[in-house]
Amino acid sequence: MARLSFREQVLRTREDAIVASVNRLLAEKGFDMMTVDEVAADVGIAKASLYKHFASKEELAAAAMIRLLRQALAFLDTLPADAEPVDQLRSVAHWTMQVQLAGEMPSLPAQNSALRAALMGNAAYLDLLMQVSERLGAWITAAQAAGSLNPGLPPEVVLYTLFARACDPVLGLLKSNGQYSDEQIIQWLMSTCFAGLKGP
Amino acid sequence: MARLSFREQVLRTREDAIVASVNRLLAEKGFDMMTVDEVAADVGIAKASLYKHFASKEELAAAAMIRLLRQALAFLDTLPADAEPVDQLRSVAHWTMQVQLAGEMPSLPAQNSALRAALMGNAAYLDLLMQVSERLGAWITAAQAAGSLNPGLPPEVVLYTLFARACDPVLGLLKSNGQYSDEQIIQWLMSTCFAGLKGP
DNA sequence: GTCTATAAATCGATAGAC
DNA sequence: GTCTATCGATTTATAGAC
Repeated sequence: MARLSFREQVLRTREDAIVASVNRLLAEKGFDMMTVDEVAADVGIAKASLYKHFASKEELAAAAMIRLLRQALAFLDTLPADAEPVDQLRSVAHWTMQVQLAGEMPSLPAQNSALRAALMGNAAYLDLLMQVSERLGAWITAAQAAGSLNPGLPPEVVLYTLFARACDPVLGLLKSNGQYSDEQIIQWLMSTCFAGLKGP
Repeated sequence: MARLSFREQVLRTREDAIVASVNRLLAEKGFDMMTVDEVAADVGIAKASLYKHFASKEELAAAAMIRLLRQALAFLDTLPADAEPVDQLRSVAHWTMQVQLAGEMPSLPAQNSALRAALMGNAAYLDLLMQVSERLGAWITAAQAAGSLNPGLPPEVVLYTLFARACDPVLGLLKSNGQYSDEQIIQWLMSTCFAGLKGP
């Protein structure tokens, strides 16, 4: 990465703070209930200043998703390359569930077409999503070949299921119940998820 | 049920039409993106007339959920009483997935606290939700005792999982893909769901 | 780039005539 | 109860001074 001038570093730091706030507010309230005023107040700057960095509310959400996907790729890079494919997938699922229980999983409604259009038109987002999908896809087909996952399922079904378990509402329901530890909740969902994907 | 006067029947029919519209719009756009203006336009009456029947947007959503829970209870009554408990649960899951793929599963965000407060203060909704939960709960514990479901899981975890699979985004993702039939999609999700709940 | 102030549009809810 | 018309509040986004 090219060296940045001091001014550019300050700018980058501020934008990081903005996106971190957006990420937390998206996890807490969801896209529709989050207002740009709240983001500006949370960062501590004026709303008009926000719009100098990001052109729309949808772009703010896209930036948060890009941040999340980057973190996911960084996590993938920490995994030992010689582990079993299904264990790599287990590690990823465990990480995503931890993120959600920590209240840091941004939640975007699938029904908002303006948001969907913005995401589908964001090259950086699509590129990262494809990178994550391809790395998971390779592990999925390898795990199916090894018999650790049901070979009868289209890899697509497995991939979508893993994405969906990352924002499974069951996690929040069990956590709000209050009588189980985060790790206990994760273990139950991990076992039911992967036992289901392995098949009978 | 007491006999209704003609005027009351007309009123009931109109309210049924309203709730049916709300149900469809909730499934299509979700609670936050659905506007009361749209509901009024879809039913073909003025917005002010809507508010003579339902006091708020939240009450409209609650009425749609009550309608869904009544339909669920009616479906439970059609099931043969002598079937295996796990098969009863399979039938329920199959029904909920059909409802969702038909575009008739209302989607309510978990983060909207005004909506949550309205639901938690709605006695009719809570009563129906408890009825459904108790009937499913009885089947869950029976299936666990029979070894058809993992006895190590708290019944609560199973119940929440079944509720969550009724609005699993994986269904919509696979359907929008377009190359699979509804029944094929349901079969994949049914098998992964119940294989996971049965355990290794 | 950051601010104050406000435009422009939308939405939930209501008043008042019939 | 249904309508037209509108209120009041909220929200996204921008203008213009500094």
